[in-house]
Amino acid sequence: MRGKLPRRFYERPAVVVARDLLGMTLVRKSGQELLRGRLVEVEAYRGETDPGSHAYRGPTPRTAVMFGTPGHLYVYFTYGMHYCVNVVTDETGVAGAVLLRALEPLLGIERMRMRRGNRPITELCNGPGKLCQALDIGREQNGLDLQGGEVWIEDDGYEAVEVGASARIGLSQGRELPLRFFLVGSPYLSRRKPSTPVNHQP
DNA sequence: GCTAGGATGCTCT
DNA sequence: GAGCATCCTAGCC
Repeated sequence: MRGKLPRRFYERPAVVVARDLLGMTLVRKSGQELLRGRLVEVEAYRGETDPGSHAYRGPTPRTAVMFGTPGHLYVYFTYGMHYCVNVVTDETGVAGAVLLRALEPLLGIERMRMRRGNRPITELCNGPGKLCQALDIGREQNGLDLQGGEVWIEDDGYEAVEVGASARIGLSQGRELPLRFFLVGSPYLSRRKPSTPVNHQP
């Protein structure tokens, strides 16, 4: 399954989609600008059954897209200054999502650096807020369809060698669940040493 | 290398 | 009014 991921890729439980997204390429097109980065760290959020999810207490105006059609972006604003981007998963009406936490920059690195303040390549996209800043993703991209031509995700044939799992980061609820997934050994992670590693898979 | 603290405004109670 | 799926800097090893 090469090329742009089809809608059915996202029509599965968030945990499954999260794992499968590792190693895929996120593409951002804005005018003449084309940016690419490999997904090296994600977190699954299981909606109404997950105390760590924004959707835990049912739909609100803010979380409406999470309950909508899979394969769209859920972008939210937090801490008064940062955006975070998720892809919507599960079937329509079920609020699964996968938070994109870190990328390995592949293309458009100088553009990312301009937005991120001339930092080393490992610090351009190593966190959910940084990734959004580097790729210029914000409010306007909330609800965007990943089947369109502005933001999408591709399978370029890269094989994830070793996937690690750990507790999610930054939560006060639902911390015990091992729903953060990452490429072991990648220098582009938001945390080099996961606080509580849970398992590994070849 | 590390930790502590502050920035800043939206969302829901 | 409280809390927040974060980031950066200063200060100190």
